Amino acid sequence: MSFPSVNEQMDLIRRGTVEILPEEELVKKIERSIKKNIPLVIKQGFDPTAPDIHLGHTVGIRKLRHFQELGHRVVVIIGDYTAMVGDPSEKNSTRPKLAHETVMEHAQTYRRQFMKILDEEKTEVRYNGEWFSKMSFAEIMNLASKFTVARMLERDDFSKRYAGRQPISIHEFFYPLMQAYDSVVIRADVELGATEQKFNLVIGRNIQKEFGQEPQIVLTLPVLEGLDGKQRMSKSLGNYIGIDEAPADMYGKTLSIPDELILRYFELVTDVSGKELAQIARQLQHPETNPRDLKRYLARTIVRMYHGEQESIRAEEAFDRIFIKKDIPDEMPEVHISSDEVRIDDLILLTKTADSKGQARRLVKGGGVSIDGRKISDPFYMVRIKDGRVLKVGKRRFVKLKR
RNA sequence: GGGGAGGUUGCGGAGCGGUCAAACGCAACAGACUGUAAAUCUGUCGGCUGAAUGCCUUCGGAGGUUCGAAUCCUCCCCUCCCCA
Repeated sequence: MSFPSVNEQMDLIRRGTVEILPEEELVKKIERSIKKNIPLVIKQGFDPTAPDIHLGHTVGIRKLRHFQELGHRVVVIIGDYTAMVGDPSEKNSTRPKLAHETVMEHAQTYRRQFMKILDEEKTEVRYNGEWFSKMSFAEIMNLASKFTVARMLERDDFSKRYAGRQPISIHEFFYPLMQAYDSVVIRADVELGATEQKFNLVIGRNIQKEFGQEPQIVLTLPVLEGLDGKQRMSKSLGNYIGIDEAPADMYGKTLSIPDELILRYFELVTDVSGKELAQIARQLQHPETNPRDLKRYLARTIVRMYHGEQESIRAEEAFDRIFIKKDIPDEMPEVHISSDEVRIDDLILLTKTADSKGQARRLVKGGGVSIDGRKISDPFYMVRIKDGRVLKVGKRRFVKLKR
């Protein structure tokens, strides 16, 4: 096969990246790859600590996709072992160690979700337990001897925690070393990661040298802000859009991002061309533009990427119906109730639209509950159960009742 | 090994014998408003009971003192700091 020219490759590679360290070295690697007709090995690691991939992850995955389009070989490392250590990056406290079983379950889901974006044919998935589970203590000590405590403590979160008298376990020091060793094993030419990963990525270079290899190129990508517009998108903060989520949720969540993030989302998580991106930027500057319209377009675009054109249109229609016309969705879960009458608080509990009866009653008293569009404010109101009646709890929990 | 400070409800953090299901902030949830699931304002925020000066579970763990313990004592586990 033949590769695109160096310039073409660099153009695509540079799109949306924060840093390429060092860029000249990457150019050299690409030149050599073209000359010898050998693809580069592009690596990114993922810790399956939570089962869902969200848009934040896709920033990197989409970059991997770019490399695939350029003909390179992508190796995704699923950190089944590193996940058990827990990456301390951007955390001010020790992460819980996860059971290997849980991690492996998550890993399966990850793999499936990756392939929504990557070309399965050109993707190699490796679990780092493959080598770490076989390492002897002597080998581990050898790896550990190649780095110093002082250099470890240069890392921002370690130094902060150290200064803030927060615990740092020794095993956490192994995280960057393990990640680096992954690069050694697969002989990575390039490793991608979010900017906060820079430290770990750079250690990869050092450790590869220690093992007599040519160091990898470090390519950093921006960290995507979550729905709140401030903190990074992450599962644990609950401000994320998962790529497996239902169209309606994806659509609604996208609309809830702050307006300032519209362009950034277009740039980092969609396929719109550079040209269109520039046009969107101009429109956003224009006083006549209602940012809402662009945000709706963004929401449709995102839903379309993961669910197709049809679903994206339906999601928008459903959203308008529920939130603008205050109507009910056309599809909602049905719950069978086997008696004629049920008190509203019990009904809420039966339909699992609240977690406890106390909460159910509070919701009723607060005016958050309605039956067939009629607000119920008495927590002891008896509801006659008839096929097709609609219970609404809060803004977006709807249940259709069935006898 | 020695000395000191700590572990409180999702998080941060008060409380230090009854008035404590435990201040306050954040997050979350609901209501009003809105192009929006944003912002803002208001309310709620352990569970159960038709609701109250009621019952149950919760302040690292296990025992104990007391009419009564998040608060006092004993042992254990965990963390941070200083010294070695």
